[in-house]
Amino acid sequence: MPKYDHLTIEPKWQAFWEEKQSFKTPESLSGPKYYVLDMFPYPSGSGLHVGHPEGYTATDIVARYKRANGFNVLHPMGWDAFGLPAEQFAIKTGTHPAITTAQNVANFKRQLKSLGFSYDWEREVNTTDPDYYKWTQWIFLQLYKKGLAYIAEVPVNWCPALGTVLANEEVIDGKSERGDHPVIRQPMSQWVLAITKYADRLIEDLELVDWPAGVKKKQVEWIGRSRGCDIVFSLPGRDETIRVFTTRPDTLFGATYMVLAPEHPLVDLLTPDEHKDAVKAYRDQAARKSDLDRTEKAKDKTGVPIGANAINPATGKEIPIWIADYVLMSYGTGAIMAVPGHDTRDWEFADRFEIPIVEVVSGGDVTKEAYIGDGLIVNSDFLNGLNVADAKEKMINWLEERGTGKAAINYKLRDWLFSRQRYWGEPFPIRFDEEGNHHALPEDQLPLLLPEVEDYSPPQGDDPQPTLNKATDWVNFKEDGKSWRYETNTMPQWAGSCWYYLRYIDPKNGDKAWDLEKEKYWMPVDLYIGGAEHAVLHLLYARFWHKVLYDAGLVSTKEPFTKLVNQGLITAQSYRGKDGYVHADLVDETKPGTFVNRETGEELEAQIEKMAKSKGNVVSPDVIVAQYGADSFRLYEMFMGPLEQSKPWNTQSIEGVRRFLERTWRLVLDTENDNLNAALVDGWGNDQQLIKEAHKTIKGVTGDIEGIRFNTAISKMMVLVNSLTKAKQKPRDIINRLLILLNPFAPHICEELWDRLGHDTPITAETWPTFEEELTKEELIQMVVQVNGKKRDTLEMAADTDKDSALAQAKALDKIAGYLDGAQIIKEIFVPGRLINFVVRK
RNA sequence: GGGGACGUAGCCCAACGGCAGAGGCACACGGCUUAGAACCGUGACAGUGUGGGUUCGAAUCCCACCGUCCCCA
Repeated sequence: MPKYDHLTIEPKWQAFWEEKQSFKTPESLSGPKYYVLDMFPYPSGSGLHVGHPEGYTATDIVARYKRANGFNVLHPMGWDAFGLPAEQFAIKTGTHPAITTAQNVANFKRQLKSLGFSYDWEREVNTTDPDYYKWTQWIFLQLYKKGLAYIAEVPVNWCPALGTVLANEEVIDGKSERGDHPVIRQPMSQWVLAITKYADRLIEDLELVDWPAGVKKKQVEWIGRSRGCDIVFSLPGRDETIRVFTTRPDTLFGATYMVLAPEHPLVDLLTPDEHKDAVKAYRDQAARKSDLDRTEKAKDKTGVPIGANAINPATGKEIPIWIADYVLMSYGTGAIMAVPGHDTRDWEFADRFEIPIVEVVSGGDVTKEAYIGDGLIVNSDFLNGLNVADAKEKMINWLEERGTGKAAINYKLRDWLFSRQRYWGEPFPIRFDEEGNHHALPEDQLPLLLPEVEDYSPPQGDDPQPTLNKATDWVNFKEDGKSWRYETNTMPQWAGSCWYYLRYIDPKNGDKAWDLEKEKYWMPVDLYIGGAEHAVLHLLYARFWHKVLYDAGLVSTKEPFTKLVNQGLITAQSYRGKDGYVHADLVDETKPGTFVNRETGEELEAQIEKMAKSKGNVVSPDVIVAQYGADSFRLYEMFMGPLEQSKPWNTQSIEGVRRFLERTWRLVLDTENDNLNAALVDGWGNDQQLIKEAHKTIKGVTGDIEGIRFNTAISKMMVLVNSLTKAKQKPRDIINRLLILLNPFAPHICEELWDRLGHDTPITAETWPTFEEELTKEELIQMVVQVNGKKRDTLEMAADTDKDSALAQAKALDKIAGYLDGAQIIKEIFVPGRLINFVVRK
């Protein structure tokens, strides 16, 4: 094997690592530890694309680096395998989702293994495995017992034409994805988790973690905590009242109407007969819209008056009550006081329906648009002359004294709707008695297995029903002479991913979800890498469960993930013609920048986009690994640019890193005859410059890995390899160290060369090299000498030259002296090792 | 519609506020070669999207605009 042949080397070392269990997690629970985690994938039918391994390569580099630095490393992988695609495939073909899932997992695993990742596969988890979801059910019971899981009537996407409940992904613009039938929102009994009880802690504890500022911000905004006031509006001639939440109690005098959500329970009661038809028609119409259509997308506000009034507690006047779909039942109390002068949506509504608009904060022109800003309060009796902030306080006090309102905090975050009407999810460990009361399933009956069904689509009929209702033999059972019924909703896909990082710690424990001692050692996750698309939901849900477990004494840390990094998207050029996307394989570049469809000759528009099957721009790692090898692939993905940044894939550029590996290969081996390179010499050699460069490289690469700057780390190793290529003598002590540095990035070739160099133990067992600080510094440096910020000369001097001496030397330079002659020096700037700048005035 | 990230050479990207260049792709030339490939060597190419501001000094900090991508969906 004279030449670098990845097809031989890579499988050889993968088999070696597997046989030797090189990456088995140490059992020891003492000494420094490092837990480095990937967001585990959903094993789809189409396999990995080159975007997946970007994050996995990054974590693998860190894992291998930390092992070499003496850490006990936990670096696991698993499968988030419940989910819609397998179920939809099952509905179409009748194949059990477990079978599809097993096939997809096998394919993903093959692909991951082909890339040489150092996962401890003994710790693999699969959320669909009963041994795993047993504990997902168990954690649900912990929430249930603490009163954090409750049943509520919540609307589902109900498609009468299909007679089935649809997932959000199956609804597009209010129509079913299949068949394009109308979808309405119909209430159904469902489990809800009380995440809002943790809202404040989910905000506050973000201070404890090292996460991208953008992710923290998104979480805070998602939780949407706002301070304001609950106000009670009384109804003339009735005992009932309407409670609203507002962040602007200062504008109460300007509230000229009220709006209830169409679903609001008081609507039926308050609507007089002559308005009932109009109200019913409007409610039916609103049920067909998603929340998004009702709020964000709505251009024209709609609504109808219900024919009843409420009393504004500030003015004492009656104001009309409307229903309108821009008010959601799920936010606040499902009712608002409308202040058209100072709220944009209220203004648009009032403008359209000719409802009076009253200015109560000065500074704008409320006849033209709502004025949101600060200003002095007007037309508001005892608030007049105050600014907005003071008026808020005074109004809250006034309302509290009169018992018609109080300060309140509201969240945009809703409690977590935890039921799905699907087959392929965790069954709830809940049973109902004959009276319909729910009870926890005894823990010794876990796991509650998914029953077999004949087909996997939800039952069709006149009412929404979960799929498991079809499993009638399973649903109803007798125990101790009583009739029972299992819960037939299943849990959402988020459930399994809320705690998988804990199961990795103790994945085979049959008695407990995890051992507390092991948890204490390994937690928290030190580094968590995954896509930015999980910035809110997955991370928020997992943090919520973690806090519940923390309160129960089951985990030892408040937060699960100490440092979070989002890898950037790997994008690729896609091509679009008048009939849609054309697969990249069918496109020719006839001249630079001109792309044509090879078959039709049509000129195509090229753009760089996220990879997607539908866009025909997906690149599979299988092809790249076969052609260039896993090492080149890993190296290229890291060399493309900063990890967090999105970067365009360009297969041609892999050539560069491949050549780098081939040059590294030739440092060690003679490609003509398979002997070691004759230029190899023992020790460090006698080229002082080269020795210095080696020390600098060790320092630089180490710092770059610590800072997750893999692209510049690779560049530094390329520099060293280029120097070694030029050097007449190739010192083994330098090459050995180079290989250890390169090993986390390109482990197969390093293991092979290490072996060829005659080492008895594998490079994966080696210790990270150290460097001498003294040898990383240059003795002589080039100083730039500027006058008024313009470079006028350079000056070579010892690196440790002090300011006075350096300035004196600079002034003595002929060119500089010319500029200083007859001028007044206002300022002398000395940047050690960099430059000198004289600021002068003539 | 809202939010975020990013605009540096033909392309991907480097550059604690201090001489715009680490590395790579592509390109050109030279060496090696019967020739080509591979390999080795050499070198040409930008003043940092635009306009302001702060500073002795701005690719870097601030403001506005333009463009691209991503997220909310």
